[in-house]
Amino acid sequence: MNLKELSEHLGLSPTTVSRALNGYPEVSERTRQRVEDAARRYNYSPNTRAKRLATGRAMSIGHLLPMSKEHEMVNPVFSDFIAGAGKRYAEKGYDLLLSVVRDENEADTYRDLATRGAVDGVVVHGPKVNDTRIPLLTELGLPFVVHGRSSAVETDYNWVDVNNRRAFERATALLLDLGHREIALLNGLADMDFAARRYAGFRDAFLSRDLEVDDTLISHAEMTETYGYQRMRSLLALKTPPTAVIVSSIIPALGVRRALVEAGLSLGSDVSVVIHDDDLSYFRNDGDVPPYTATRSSVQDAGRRTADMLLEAIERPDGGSRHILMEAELTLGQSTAPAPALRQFLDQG
Amino acid sequence: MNLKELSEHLGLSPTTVSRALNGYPEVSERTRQRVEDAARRYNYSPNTRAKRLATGRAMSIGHLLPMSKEHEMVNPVFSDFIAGAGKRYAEKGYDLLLSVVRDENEADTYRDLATRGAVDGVVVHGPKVNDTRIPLLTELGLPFVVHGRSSAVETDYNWVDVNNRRAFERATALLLDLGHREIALLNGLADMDFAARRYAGFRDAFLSRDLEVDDTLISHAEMTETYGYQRMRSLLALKTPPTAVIVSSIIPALGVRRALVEAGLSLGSDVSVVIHDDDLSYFRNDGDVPPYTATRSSVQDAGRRTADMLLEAIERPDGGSRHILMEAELTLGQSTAPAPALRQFLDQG
DNA sequence: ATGGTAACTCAAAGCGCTTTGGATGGCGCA
DNA sequence: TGCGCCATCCAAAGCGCTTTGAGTTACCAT
Repeated sequence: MNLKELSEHLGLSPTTVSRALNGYPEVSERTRQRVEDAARRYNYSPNTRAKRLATGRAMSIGHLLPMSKEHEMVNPVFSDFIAGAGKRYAEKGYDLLLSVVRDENEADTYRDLATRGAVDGVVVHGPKVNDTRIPLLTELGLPFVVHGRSSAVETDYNWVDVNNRRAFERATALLLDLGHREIALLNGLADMDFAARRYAGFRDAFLSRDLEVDDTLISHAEMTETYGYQRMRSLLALKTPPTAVIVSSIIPALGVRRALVEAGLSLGSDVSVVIHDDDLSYFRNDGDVPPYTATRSSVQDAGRRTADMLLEAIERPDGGSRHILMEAELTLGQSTAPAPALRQFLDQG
Repeated sequence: MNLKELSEHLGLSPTTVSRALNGYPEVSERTRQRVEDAARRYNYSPNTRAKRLATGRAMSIGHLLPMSKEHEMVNPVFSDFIAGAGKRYAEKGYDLLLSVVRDENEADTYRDLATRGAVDGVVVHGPKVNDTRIPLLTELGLPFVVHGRSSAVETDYNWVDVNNRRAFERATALLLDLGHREIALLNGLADMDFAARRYAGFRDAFLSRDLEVDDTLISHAEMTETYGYQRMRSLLALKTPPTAVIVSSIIPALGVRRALVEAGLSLGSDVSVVIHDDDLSYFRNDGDVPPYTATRSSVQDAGRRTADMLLEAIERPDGGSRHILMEAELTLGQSTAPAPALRQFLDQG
């Protein structure tokens, strides 16, 4: 059933039927009702392809899912983010176009999406410290929102980010307050913007207390379980192993726990662990007392907000740049305890 | 730059340019070269919307990401599957349309995609034992491939599945061979088809040795870390706790490990654990000796095959139903050991 | 010179919708 | 009665492509 056939059934012109269905005022309420009833009865809905050609809008948002070549890995955060954003798109009648793409082809894919007119806007995931996608998209004139920021990019652009610096400064400060001095940081890949900001927060916490940062305790890698495991093992093999560890995601933190257990150590009492928790749906870090002390920020929520921002930017392009900085909450769990030195002092108390 | 403009630049008609670009034989090789060069130079690529309207094909594949209402949870397997499938779509020039949808709206969304002509085919994720989407899609005439199967559906349809029954029968047999008799099964939700098949395999291993299955050791739930943790805790609280556990996914298995460690027990020597491992990219269960003994089958690979099958079904609709049954490999890791009774016997050697 | 064929190229219709720019009819009002 | 003004509705153009059906050359054989 297409528009023409429907209009013939109704004895109306396609024009009127189209207008009735799209809520234009030039059609009487009676006719509109009649049209809507018929549309429902004949199970009519306008052909997407034709509609989009006619209106010149793609009614689609693009997300690129970059696959790192080495690990064929997709960011575990991605699906929850998409879930949050996708709900919004559906509500507003937009489709979500997902492109799986090798890291190195990403720029071409953006170009292609733009010249093909396949999407009205895109979301940029996982920005680097100096991300070339931002100038590219600006040049292409394709509306976009970055999930995160890119510190080295000078121009203004839309973004939704977590205050990673502050979150990690607070986490580090907590550990310092608990008497820890040898604190390891298991960070994400060094060229990722979030990793740089987290490192900055970590460092600032030390510096603001006139303490020195031990860079040998800092590592950068893709956030797999194996990374956490192997890194924790080598940390434990040091002459003076750290008494506390900050981990950039719950996934390597699981590897950290595995290494600790294997070494006969226990989380919290032997080694304190603070994680950043994206509140992934299948890894809720909750319970009476959550297993991990964590800086927490829902990535599903970030997805929702990013989607809202992008749709708004598309519908009102003249609105200037938009920004949302979300604060992570620091929640105490079972994985942190005073450092040995402090505990001794307290016991003497 | 559109086709008309490009053809004017070249002094050719739109027809010829279109034919040259689409590889039709009616155009001379010299002209084709000239056209292709110009297209590249002017960065032209045909408008997707117009092309799709003209050809009557959506050149898109739909995936519905169903969100369970209770947990707002997305299946962690989803993103790896999509990554595998999406690569294939990109290679063949298809777009991937992702719809995030509440469980209860799924049927409507399929209807909508079909009548709008938004996709050429869809992939059905997470089939239930008796899945209503299969008759629905058949009725709608929308090509589809099911990732998994639906035991109670009588009609034939395309599917790509893992031999869950056999995998779990083998896993159970291994544990029985190791002398375990009290074996718990942490399965997925009971109405999921894969869960039913896994249970069947589990049971068959017992029955074929004339052993009885203890149904109180079997549980069904969404596969979160918390589920594994809580369930393992209550299993340990039984008068005779199981000496071995089979877990349907690596994620609840992490919770199982947490509960064991908390109880002062160790994986393998105290309680044996076998998992099903989807080979998720950020949870590679590998290393010299993988942490878990597992039935392993790559979900990224399943995604690739599903995509290939669907594209083929779309391009050759008369090819009959297609099926792929993948076998999981059973790989030994550190998490299994002889049951206490057997160990005693062996020690007496 | 004529006819036939192969090799190119093109004009125009059509995909299914939206939207512009009228046309029509009914009504109130002077 | 006639005018103007809404309220309704419609015909036709247009979105940017593909594809049908035909036309134009160039070339060879007769």
